[in-house]
Parts: sequence; structure tokens; C-alpha cells
Amino acid sequence: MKHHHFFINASTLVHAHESSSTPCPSSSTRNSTSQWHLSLPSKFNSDLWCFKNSGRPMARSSKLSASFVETQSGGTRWNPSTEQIRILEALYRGGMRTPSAHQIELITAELSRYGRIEGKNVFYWFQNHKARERQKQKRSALLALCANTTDIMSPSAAVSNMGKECSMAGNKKRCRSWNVAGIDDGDHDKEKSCDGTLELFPLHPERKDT
Amino acid sequence: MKHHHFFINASTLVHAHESSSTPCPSSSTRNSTSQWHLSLPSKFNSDLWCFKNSGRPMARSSKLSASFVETQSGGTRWNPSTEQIRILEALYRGGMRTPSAHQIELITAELSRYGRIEGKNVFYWFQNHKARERQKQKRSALLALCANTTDIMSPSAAVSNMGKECSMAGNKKRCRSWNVAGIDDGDHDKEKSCDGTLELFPLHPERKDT
DNA sequence: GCAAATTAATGATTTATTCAAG
DNA sequence: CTTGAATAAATCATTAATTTGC
Repeated sequence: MKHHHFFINASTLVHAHESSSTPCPSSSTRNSTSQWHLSLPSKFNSDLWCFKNSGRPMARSSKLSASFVETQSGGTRWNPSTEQIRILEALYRGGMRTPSAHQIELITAELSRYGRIEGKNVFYWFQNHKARERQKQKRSALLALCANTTDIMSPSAAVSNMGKECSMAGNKKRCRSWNVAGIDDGDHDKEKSCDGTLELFPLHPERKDT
Repeated sequence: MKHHHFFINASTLVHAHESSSTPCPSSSTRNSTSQWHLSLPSKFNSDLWCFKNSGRPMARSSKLSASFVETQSGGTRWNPSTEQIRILEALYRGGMRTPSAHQIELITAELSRYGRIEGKNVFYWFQNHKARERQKQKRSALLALCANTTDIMSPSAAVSNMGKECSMAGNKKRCRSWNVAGIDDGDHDKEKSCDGTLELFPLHPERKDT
């Protein structure tokens, strides 16, 4: 996980000619912001941010596999070149986390010199990278913490719980019971009282430490 | 699954009471609402919510600050366990923001099963968590705006623009452009340009493909 | 050595939150 | 209370690594 160097490059940059079919919609309706129901922030909704998968159908089904996909000009997902990755990581290290539309533009422009790339790729890259860095970090933190506070009773439970909110199977079903004010989870157990004041908890189902 | 684990604790409340040197007047005036200039809802004024640091003297003296104010039972400040955090966050997500005195009682009772905890810990946790969530959000909003306007190469424009809604005004000096709020990696390489506006890239150092 | 099979990474989408404006 | 804007978390899907049998 340390070294994601992809030896792709050159092949991808074909983009230029292949984009044949309506790069960004085109013709008439370039203002269609919803071609991607992606919940992109409005700032990304300008036609600049069409994000239409470079305009192709996406043919995600037929499994044309390796046959000629590798001509990736446009049929496959973005495959960042080493240069692109290097730059993106440098930006990330520099503190960039959620680039603005304009920044994405610039970045895309710059990175396009190293292979095909679109704004959405940059956008997603930061989203994913940020999330995964955090995840990585969190995990180690939790593990450390977990080691310290074994208060959960069984390490296994603790571990499994780490990521999930209260899926502690079996043992402590009392999880859903405190859903106080609003936003109900939907899993209505008998214990739920939702009135916020009373029976916030199962009221001492068991005890477990100190 | 959220992950804002704040290891808050009660340290903050120190200031509140120490200022007047009447920690929890208690004895006679239990109805004194102002012992904590914290804007505690009146409902917290019952003696139940004296928050007298668990009944100990509280060393109301000068600047008891962090020294030992939080010397809860053991001598250290509250250190929430993972379970406690998990539960508190679940409640927060469930919509709880400012639990009533009764709710705090219940929550404290429940959480005490996972480690030492007092009502004030719960109370302050919600105060802090709410505040920090808001802060975090506001900051990212500002940053986004900042990033947008200041963009990559015209700080001036940016500044003028952001005056309108970013209170960050003056003292924020417009952040380091991208440098978000979050968990900074800390591993900054030389390429960091931190001014965010200029030299996002080496600006075309060379070319290498196509 | 080479591919099919398997696993690990990571790009792309969807879903759930948050706060606060209306 | 409802809804808009924005983001983060969770998840889906595909590509690259790698393992394995020959």
C-alpha cells in the first residue's frame, strides 16, 4: 500500500483523438447538470464540470475485457500515470484536500500533460485519497485505543465494533435503543422510546466494568 | 462511524466557574443560575447539576485550571472509553444536542458502565461536540470559498470577494489556500507551496509524454 | 516463463450525515 | 420542520498485483 506506482501512462494519453463522441454533451444541452446523479456540489455543476464519463456510454457490462479495452482511450476508468500520482500526492501533502472547481481545472490541465484525465478524476482522487488516509489513520488509532481499553468485555467484540457503529452482534442488542430525538434509524426494537427523556437506555441491562 | 473522537473532558469548565470563584455556591443558593456563566439552561440549576466536580471541594481557588480541577475520582480528567464515545456519538447522530438534566442523568448512568464518568462530562461533551462540529463545518465552508475566489493566482480578487460572507476576514489571512481542517498528515515535502495561490505546480517544468 | 485464478488497491457511485436557511 | 448545500462514509466495480499450476 505504500507504493502505488502504476506503470501505465503512455497508452492512456490517447484521449485526444478518441473522444469522438460528444465529449461533454454537447451539442445542445450543455447545461444538463444531472447527467450524473452524482451529488456533486453545485460549484461543480457548471458545464465545465460535465463529468460525463468523457461522453461514452460506459459499456460497463459486456465484459469486453482485455480484448481491446486496453486501448483505454475512453472505455475504461481513469488509470493515473506515475507522474499524475506523484503530483496529486504532492498536492495532498501540501495540504490540499478538497480542491475547488477552479483548482480542479488547473490541476486537470496540468495533469493532462501526463495522460488522459478529466476533472472528475481529480475530484474523485481527492475524495478517495482523503477518505482512505483518514481510514488508515483511524484504524491504527482505534487499534491502539482498543488495546488500551478492553472495557468491552471481549476483545473480539471490541475489534468488530471498531468500524461499525453498533453492530455488536448478539451481545448488546441495546444499541438501537437510544435514538433519542429525531432521525430514527428504522430498526424499531421494543426498547426504543424515542421520547428522549425516558428510557434513554435499556436501563441497566447488564453491567460490565468497574 | 463518524470519527470525531474528541477527548474533551471537563477542563473547559474550569474557566467558567473559576472566574467568579464561586464554584457551586451550593450550600445556600442552589438556585443560583449563574454559577457557570456557561449558558446552562436553567434546567441544569438544580442541585443535581451542580457539577461540583463530583462533590469534592473543587479547589475553587485561583486558577485551579487544569491543575487538578479535573481530578476526578482518580486524579485524572475524564478519559472517555471507546464505548462511551461510540454511544455519545450515536446519541448525537440520533439528534441529541443539548440533553436535559434528566437525560444527562440517564446517559451518565449508562456510560458509567464503561468507565468513570460524571454528568458534567456528558454535558460538556455535547457542548463541545456541537460547537466543534459547527466550527469544522464553518471552516470548511470558508476554506472552500477562499479556495474558490482566491484560486490559484489572484489573491486580491479573492480577498475582495470573501469579505461578504466569510467572517474570516482580516485575521484569517486567507489560510494557506488548501489546508484543510482535518487531520493533517504532517509529512510535508519540499514541494509544498503553502501559499496555495501561486505555484500550484512547478509550472511546466518539462514535458514528458505524448 | 506464462496465464488463469485469486487477492489487494483504488476509481466511481451511492447513501447518510451535518448545519443552517427558509 | 423542511430543505439545500456540502461532505464524508460506505459501497460497488474494475484494474493491478500476486499467487499458483503447468
